[in-house]
Amino acid sequence: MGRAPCCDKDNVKKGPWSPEEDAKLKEYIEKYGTGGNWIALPQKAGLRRCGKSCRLRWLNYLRPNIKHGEFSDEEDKIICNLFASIGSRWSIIAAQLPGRTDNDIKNYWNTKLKKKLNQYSMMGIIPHHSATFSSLLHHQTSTSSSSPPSYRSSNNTSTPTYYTHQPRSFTSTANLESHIPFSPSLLSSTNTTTNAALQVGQESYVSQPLTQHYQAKDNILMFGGTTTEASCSSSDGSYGTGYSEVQLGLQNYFYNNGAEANNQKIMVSDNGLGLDLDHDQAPLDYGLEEIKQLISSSTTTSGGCNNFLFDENKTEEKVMMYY
DNA sequence: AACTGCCTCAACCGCACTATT
DNA sequence: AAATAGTGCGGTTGAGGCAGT
Repeated sequence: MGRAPCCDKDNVKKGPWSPEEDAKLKEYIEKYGTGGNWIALPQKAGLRRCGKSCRLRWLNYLRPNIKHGEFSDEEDKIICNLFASIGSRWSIIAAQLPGRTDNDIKNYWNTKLKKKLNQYSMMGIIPHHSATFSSLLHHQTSTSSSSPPSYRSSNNTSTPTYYTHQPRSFTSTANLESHIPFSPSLLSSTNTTTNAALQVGQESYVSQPLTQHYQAKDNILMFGGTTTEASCSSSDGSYGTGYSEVQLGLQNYFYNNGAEANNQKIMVSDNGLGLDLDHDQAPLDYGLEEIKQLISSSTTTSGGCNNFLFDENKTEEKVMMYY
């Protein structure tokens, strides 16, 4: 026996909301609030709607300060950046874009932004075969609810222990991405209040233990010094024109076998491991072989992934690991 | 004008998770 | 500890609008 439905399906109206319904809902919530109970709200407000439907309508359309219309370039960048790092976690992405809803961003990504990136790729601005591009465009979203995304798993026993590195101080504060504060605990725990909690600059995120890492998305582990550092920034902090434009959210992926981009060495081994070496802090110039060497000489952990620990003596900003 | 195909986006669905009893 | 209720999230759907023929 499954769980009881949240409302009497036969007695609720479905489909588009009428202006009258909108007005009723808005008036009621402005007057009484939600009362912390969406299920009971429609009846009290005199609406023949499911509570979930009311909630959705309020959050996505009626609540104050909702921003509709065109997304700015800046918003594009933030979305791409976050998508590359955490995947389709729209509510978290929405939390970084005031006035935008997760639904909005999801639709925007699926209908426009993805195509935009495709175009860039056609124009050769993004190497089509790059791991980054692939991850952005073909990020497999979990459709099977029977196997929930692993970032929700609160007791991931396969999560190995990692060492960490010296904290990094940012030399550029101009770019927002440098300061997007992902909290490891939030992203890896079962906490469902991430929207409310993930606010830029919120004090509670600073100074997390350096040993922390978080599972940003099914098959990616992300590391950072403090949580504000465990961001998805470009380590050179530059984007906006030319090549850097296409870096958008790509910075945390490593490709090109040592090819140079924006004065920054981006390197990757052939098994997908990579290092993002911050050129302004780490004058490292590793090639593929050296990376392999580094990997093989590092303390590694076991598990069903390409194991990797970075050299504690290095000052690289962060490391991502691909399963 | 009528038809067709494509696109957009509001809304729904089902599930995971938390809180409460 | 188990059952139930409520909430939030991400994926999917389909009605309506639009452009092209």
